[in-house]
Amino acid sequence: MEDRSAFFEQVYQVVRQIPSGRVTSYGAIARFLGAARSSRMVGYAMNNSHIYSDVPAHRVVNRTGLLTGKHHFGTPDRMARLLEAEGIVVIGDQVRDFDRLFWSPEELLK
DNA sequence: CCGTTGACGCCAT
DNA sequence: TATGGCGCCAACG
Repeated sequence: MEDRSAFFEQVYQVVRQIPSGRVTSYGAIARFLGAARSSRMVGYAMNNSHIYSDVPAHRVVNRTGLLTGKHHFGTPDRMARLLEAEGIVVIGDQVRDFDRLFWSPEELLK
């Protein structure tokens, strides 16, 4: 893979490991990859994630548990429905019990 | 070539 | 506690 897209590939690699029913944040992924100040790039990577069928982009939300990427799933409520299908409760674009459902990429090191 | 624009997050106020 | 400003950096027109 090209060096240019290496970062994106690493992002997809992490996202693929997020367990069903759990969520993580753009910033957590950025920090895990050693690019703590490039959380926006993680979001940008997600924008291209549609080319892969095995990257659960809906499990990535912002650091407060808000579904900031909901407008990139075709219909406005698609992201929330995908999450609810995994047992996650979404109220007003906000993941309930976000702290409890949060999955840290650090888990990959275990 | 350069200004704008984000699926974000930290910090100052 | 709530809001706004700004750094980040690739993509777009």
